Amino acid sequence: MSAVKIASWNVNSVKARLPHLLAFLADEAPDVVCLQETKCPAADFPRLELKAAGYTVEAIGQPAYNGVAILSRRPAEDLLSGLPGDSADEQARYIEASFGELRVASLYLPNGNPVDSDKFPYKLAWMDRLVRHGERLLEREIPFVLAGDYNVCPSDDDVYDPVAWAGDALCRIESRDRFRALLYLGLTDAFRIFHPEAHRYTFWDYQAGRWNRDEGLRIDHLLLSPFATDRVAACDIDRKPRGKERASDHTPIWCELEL
DNA sequence: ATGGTAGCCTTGCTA
Repeated sequence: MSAVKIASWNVNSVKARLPHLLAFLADEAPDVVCLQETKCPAADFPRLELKAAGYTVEAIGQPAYNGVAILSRRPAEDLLSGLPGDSADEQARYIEASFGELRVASLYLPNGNPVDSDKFPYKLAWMDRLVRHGERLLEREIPFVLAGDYNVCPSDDDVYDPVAWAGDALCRIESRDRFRALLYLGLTDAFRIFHPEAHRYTFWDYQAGRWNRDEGLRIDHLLLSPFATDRVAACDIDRKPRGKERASDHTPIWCELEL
């Protein structure tokens, strides 16, 4: 039995955030790190610097937008690139891999704004695909973690100003319904096992001094399968990286599994 | 106060 620390972080460009990412790896020594919004084609990923820090990289990407990766101390196995269910979807938003019996996904769920554009139905369809894929994963009866930027505030407790955000794609009932559908499958929001309190955030907008006012959103989540929930020992949000100069607008969330 | 900031194969788009 050993402890495995899994972190998820929307870095808003892996190249721009490389110094902070290397500091996070050195300070927190996570075993697996799921990154989102790498904004970096796989061929351009800063693998050498991460290898020097002790991590191997599995990444998919595209120029300027999206991009997800999994960093790990041990090599990834049985890689899945892209969320099943729509072979025409070319946005780099989902990667999944195994580490022994543990399976980990790094996902960047579509933002969905503005809600009167085609971006909102794309978000909802993507979530429907994630629910279906979650069902398939559960059939395997293994511990797994679906980690990433879900672009969903599960409840008003996860929003600094629920009234102002009520119509936003991150808070709309259609988005919350589908997030809840993931929970109804049997997945568990790891953060809420340990932290029932309201107004704990993972994202603060760059604008209007949101970080300094602690006006944020909880949109980065670790969803655990039942076998993973049985083994989770801790989960928390690490606010330190958000307070640095040239920070991402998101900060890491992590959990520890006793496997 | 109808703005503000950050990143990018930048002059607009996405968040």
